[in-house]
Amino acid sequence: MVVLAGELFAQKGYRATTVREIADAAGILSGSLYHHFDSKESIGDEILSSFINEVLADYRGAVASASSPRAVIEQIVRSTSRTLSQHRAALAMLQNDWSYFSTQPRFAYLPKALREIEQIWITQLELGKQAGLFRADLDAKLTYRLLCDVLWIPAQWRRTSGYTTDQVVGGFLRIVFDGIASPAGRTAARPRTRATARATR
Amino acid sequence: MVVLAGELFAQKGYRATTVREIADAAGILSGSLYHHFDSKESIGDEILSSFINEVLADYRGAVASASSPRAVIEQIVRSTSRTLSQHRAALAMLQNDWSYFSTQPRFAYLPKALREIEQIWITQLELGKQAGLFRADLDAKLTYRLLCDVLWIPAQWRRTSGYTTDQVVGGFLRIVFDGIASPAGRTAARPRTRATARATR
Amino acid sequence: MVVLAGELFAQKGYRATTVREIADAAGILSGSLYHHFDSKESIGDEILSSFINEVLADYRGAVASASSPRAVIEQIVRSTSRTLSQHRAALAMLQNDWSYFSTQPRFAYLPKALREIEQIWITQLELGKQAGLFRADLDAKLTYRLLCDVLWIPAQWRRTSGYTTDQVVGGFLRIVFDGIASPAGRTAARPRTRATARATR
Amino acid sequence: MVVLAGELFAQKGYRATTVREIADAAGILSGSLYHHFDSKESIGDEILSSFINEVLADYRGAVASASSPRAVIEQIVRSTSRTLSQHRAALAMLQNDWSYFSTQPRFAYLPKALREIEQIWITQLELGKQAGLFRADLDAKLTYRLLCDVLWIPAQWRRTSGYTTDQVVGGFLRIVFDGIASPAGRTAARPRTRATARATR
DNA sequence: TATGAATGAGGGTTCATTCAT
DNA sequence: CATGAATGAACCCTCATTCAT
Repeated sequence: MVVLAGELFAQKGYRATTVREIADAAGILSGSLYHHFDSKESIGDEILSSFINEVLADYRGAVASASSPRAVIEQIVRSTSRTLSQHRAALAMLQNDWSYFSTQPRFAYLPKALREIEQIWITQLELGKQAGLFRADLDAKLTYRLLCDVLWIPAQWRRTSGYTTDQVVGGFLRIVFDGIASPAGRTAARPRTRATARATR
Repeated sequence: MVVLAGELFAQKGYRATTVREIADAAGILSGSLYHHFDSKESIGDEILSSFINEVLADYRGAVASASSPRAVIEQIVRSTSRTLSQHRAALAMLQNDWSYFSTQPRFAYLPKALREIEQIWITQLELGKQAGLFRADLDAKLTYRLLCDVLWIPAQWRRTSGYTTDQVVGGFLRIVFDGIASPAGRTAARPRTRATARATR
Repeated sequence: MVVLAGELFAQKGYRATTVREIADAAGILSGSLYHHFDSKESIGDEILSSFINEVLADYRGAVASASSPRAVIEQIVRSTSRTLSQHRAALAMLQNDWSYFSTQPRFAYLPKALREIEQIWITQLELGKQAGLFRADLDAKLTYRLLCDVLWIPAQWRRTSGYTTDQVVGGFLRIVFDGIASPAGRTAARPRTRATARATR
Repeated sequence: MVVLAGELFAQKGYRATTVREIADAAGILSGSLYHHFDSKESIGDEILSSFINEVLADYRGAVASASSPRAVIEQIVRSTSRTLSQHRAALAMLQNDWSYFSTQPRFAYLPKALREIEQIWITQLELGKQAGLFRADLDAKLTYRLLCDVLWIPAQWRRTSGYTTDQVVGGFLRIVFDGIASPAGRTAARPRTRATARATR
């Protein structure tokens, strides 16, 4: 039932999905749903909280176990990716209705969790810079902001099938670590324009 | 008035914003809105169509004028970035209520425009590969998918002010072209797992 | 201006026509209409009252001047027909929105006028029966009810052009006076069924 | 509930009746109506389509079973009259709000049905002329136009009760077949004006 | 548990009318 | 006289939720 609701939420958005549609999908009447759930909100809560808790566990686990900042980030991406693929509905809900959830008291734990996640990224990026693993001119917060949205995408890839999760994750890591420029293109591109040089310093 | 509505749409989402809220913000009654607009939909249309047309113009202009695939992409990012910052509301609307707009007849031009944009990216990435500018193992469609979502983010940066547009754009280009790894970190990262190696080769 | 409004009222119905449509047709804005009229109701009133007064004059004139009941009825039909053709809009309004006008205080004169008209018909039909001009078994009130609605129809004949007013009036008189059966059919039809015989006696 | 709505529609007109009035009459709130119906339109549709289908069946049945044109017309009038008296609300709706229904896509079947009905009348009148049953100078289309409006009236007779259906039907048939003039009155009426003579010959 | 009728607040929208300019 | 922005009440309809059966 939660799964059913989650699929509808993912397809049409949380707010755009009516309890009647959920009940229809379950083969019962809308009123009967309330023998199983207190409210539509509580269904959403069940889906989102179990998801976000797993993600947080992934992040905390990566930080606790991995050796270097780079390893932490790799592990975060890999383990989170597995979690995301198991919670496609939750992810789609967050993406489609974030403006709603982020302002509802009941879902206050979501912005909180995202803040913790951001902090982990920034910390690791900074550590990596200090260790000489990442470019010294990297702006940690900026980089996180640029990357985090990409990180939440893979679960929607069902639409663009033809890629395995491994391919998506691998491609992502390759791009963010090594960039898309070939060795030849990389040197040829220098010296960079002044604006870019300033911006990334 | 359109600006007012756009700001509300951006803040709370298009569907979640009521015409009464727009009217309140404008200091008039809800019925009075219809002296200025045919419908809520037409307000959204005005905001979104003017935005998407400018973006399309940016893309087409970049393709027409630039010399190499790398230059095209750079120009796309730079000019679009300016457009995005002038249409923050439109962008937020697309991100928050895409599941709605993408299914409404009146907004059918949106998916259409996105398809054109995708095609331009893929074409340029492929051309860059053939010219030896981009890594030969780059998967154009995958790369586009990964990047496009990042590309649409900067306009939300109002929330996280402290960065200039130049900084954001520069940072993005630096990452996608050169990656975040330093030359030292780049070699140190190997050997990778077999799955990743396959996916990125 | 009244004419313009009348045409719209006739086409789309009084209630279905908005003051904005009238203003559009007049080439001004809706607010400006109120420099010419107190209200939409007063436009309707002007159209309907002038019409109904002319009709009443026709009826009263026919009663005053004609010799026999048959002549009265013929004159009513003929003169009214001329009046109707000059007030097509008013007639269409009555037909389309009678349920509205008949309950509005401002238009209370309409049901009143119709009652006078009915009384004239019934009186003449009864007089004709007593004089041996009309069938003795004629039910005056029933006959009036059957005929009056037909009487109000011709003005809509613009739609079904191809007939002159004379043709319509002539056809109507021929039918109600002589029926549609030919002399042969008339005798062949007798004896009538018992139900019919009873009903018309 | 449909019956309730139908009565209100008949009394005040379809458009002039609000869903709140229907709900009030049913002793519930307006929103609760939508537990039973999709829309106000669908209530109207249910009332009108069941009516018009029965009428069409009457007409087709009369054509299929009756022997002569006169018998067909008699049967049409008799059977339709029964149908009309069972669908008073539908008839009143058509009369009051025809200008609305005739232009709404959902009710496109109404003009279509009326066209079929007209065709049946015209065909029968023409056949009757050829068979010598009806006057040779009868204009079929004109006659139909004159009669059809009368035909649709009886159902409103609730207002003017005191007549049985049989009386109304019998009276109507007597008039249209034999006219209202007595044999004496028929000859006395001549000579007619030239225009009328031309029109009815 | 399930039903299904009912709630009630709120959604977008219409429209005759007013009035300062 | 005309404008056009604004009114305000009413419109049809939606939907999460309740509750007697």
